[in-house]
Amino acid sequence: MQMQVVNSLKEHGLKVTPQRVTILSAIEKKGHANIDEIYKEAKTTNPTMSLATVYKNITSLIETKLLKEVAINNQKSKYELSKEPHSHLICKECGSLEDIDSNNLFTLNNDKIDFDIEEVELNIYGVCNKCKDKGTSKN
Amino acid sequence: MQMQVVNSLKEHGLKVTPQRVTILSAIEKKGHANIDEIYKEAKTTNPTMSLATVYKNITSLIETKLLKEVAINNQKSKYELSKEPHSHLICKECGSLEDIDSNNLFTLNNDKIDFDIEEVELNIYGVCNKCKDKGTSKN
DNA sequence: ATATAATTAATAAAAATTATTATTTAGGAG
DNA sequence: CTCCTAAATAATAATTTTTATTAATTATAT
Repeated sequence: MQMQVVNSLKEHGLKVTPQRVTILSAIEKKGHANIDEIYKEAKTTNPTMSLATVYKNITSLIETKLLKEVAINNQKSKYELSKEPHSHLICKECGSLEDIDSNNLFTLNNDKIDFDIEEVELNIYGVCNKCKDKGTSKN
Repeated sequence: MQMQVVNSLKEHGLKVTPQRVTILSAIEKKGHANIDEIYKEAKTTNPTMSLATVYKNITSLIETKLLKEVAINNQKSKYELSKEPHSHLICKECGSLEDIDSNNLFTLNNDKIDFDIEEVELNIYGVCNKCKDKGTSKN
């Protein structure tokens, strides 16, 4: 079994169920996925998995900070494993989402802000290279 | 009638219906609002307005760039009038969303990115002052 | 090995969104 | 100003998405 994932669950005080391991493995495999994609992927490993179980676990995995939601304009939210802070490139054509290192990408001047900052999220929307190439070749 | 809003609709090639004027005025008044808030606010002006009309118009107003969606973690999307680029402060406690000028807030180094950028969205999550004060005074 | 609280599958219920359709209306042509 | 037409609307049905319920199962601490 995915020892990485198992330990992660234990560390966060969650019971290690096959469903949770499957869900986390599915997300890890895909990088980012919405509920339906997670459910579909998880079913290949665990065919009896219920969609309600996916919903419930996504919620508790987010509460325990094991997962992060990525809300996206014009799409259903995607979910990713918690990892180093990073930014997102989101394609408006195909909906793909790609991580990009935040270092050297932007600098925040938060001195003046009177607000308890917990998270900073930078999302860049545009057209990915695949879709750009398709466009120019008139596909 | 809101001449501002009427002209805006005309400029974007949309028919000027009372429903659209009402919806845009509602959003303008609230600053940011989700579907239900828009519907509720709009009904005070136009009690026969249908929820389906709100949905349909939000879609076409976004397509014509008159509105912008703001997808938010753990909340339904909010909508705002298109305006100068800016960032958002989002309170995890009360869900409030506040605009903040992007100038002097962050600088983006997009030289290295191989991606057709159309929009850059910076969302800051945390605790707003109201909620912070409540917290310290143990309410 | 056992007890127990948590988790799960199955399903129902609720909430959110989209589609359908008959009627009304905005805006252009005459 | 009146008429025409395509677009928009209200009402509602249908669909999709999410949450709640419940009986059975299971992970883990003892």
